[in-house]
Amino acid sequence: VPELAEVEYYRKQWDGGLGRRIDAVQLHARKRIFRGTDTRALVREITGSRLVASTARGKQMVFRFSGGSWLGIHLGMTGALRTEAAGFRPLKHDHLVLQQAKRALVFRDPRQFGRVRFYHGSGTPEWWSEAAPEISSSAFSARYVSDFLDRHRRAPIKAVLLLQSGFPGVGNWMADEILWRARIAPSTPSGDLTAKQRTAFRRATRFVSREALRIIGHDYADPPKTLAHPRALERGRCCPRDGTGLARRTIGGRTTAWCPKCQPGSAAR
DNA sequence: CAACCTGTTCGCCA
DNA sequence: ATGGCGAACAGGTT
Repeated sequence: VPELAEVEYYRKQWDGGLGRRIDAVQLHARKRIFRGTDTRALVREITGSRLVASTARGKQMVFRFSGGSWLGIHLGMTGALRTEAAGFRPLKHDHLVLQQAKRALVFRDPRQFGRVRFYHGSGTPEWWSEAAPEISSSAFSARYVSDFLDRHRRAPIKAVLLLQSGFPGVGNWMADEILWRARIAPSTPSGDLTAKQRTAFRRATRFVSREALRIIGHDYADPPKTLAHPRALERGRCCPRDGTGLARRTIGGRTTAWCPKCQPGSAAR
């Protein structure tokens, strides 16, 4: 489910627990979701602490607790956060539950491609501080973007757009939407983009991120009308601009849809 | 029943 | 050392 805007949507699902004490932590330490994480410390430190703040950056979320605890959550492919009534009994895929007096904060992830991290101490955990510059920030400059494209010059632009080290929060449909707006064929080697295309590319990236956050981040149930692809991507759809049937192929390891007419170029291979 | 899936991460190779 | 690619991960949905 998770891309930039959905992540922000899910982060807010725990807002009801802000400022409130965690009475108990329920988790299955052996689950893949906790790989590399000290779950004993997690349980020990978070139990009895208060949830004080949360932030989303790209596809990463962090929940901070009194006493210097940081809980990092990545939703992977099928992760979701929600709130249940107090005393909630976890179901099969509810891997982490924070019990409060008036509610339970639940993390569910059937496929377990997501991840739970934990840090306790002064300062900031490196998995949070080392994140790439956000697309909405001033650090996401024309120079920064262009340098990133050149560093991956041989890889198709679609694959590069999915690299979280450069475009935090961009997922499969956002990537297709961005390339459609910028009129760039997804198979184009990143280093081949002209100066004009780079400008259009960066502009579209910022626009799609902002629109997705503005609309989906606000109410996930209401798909963004200013964005074309979420609906066009469905099988059998046409380009909203010129009606051409969309092409589909796996690029960068993922299903990719594009308009062969307004995104011309090295679409052949 | 078989194919497909909104995402990382690892191993292999250039 | 860095970059690029394909497989693997695990279960639900179509």
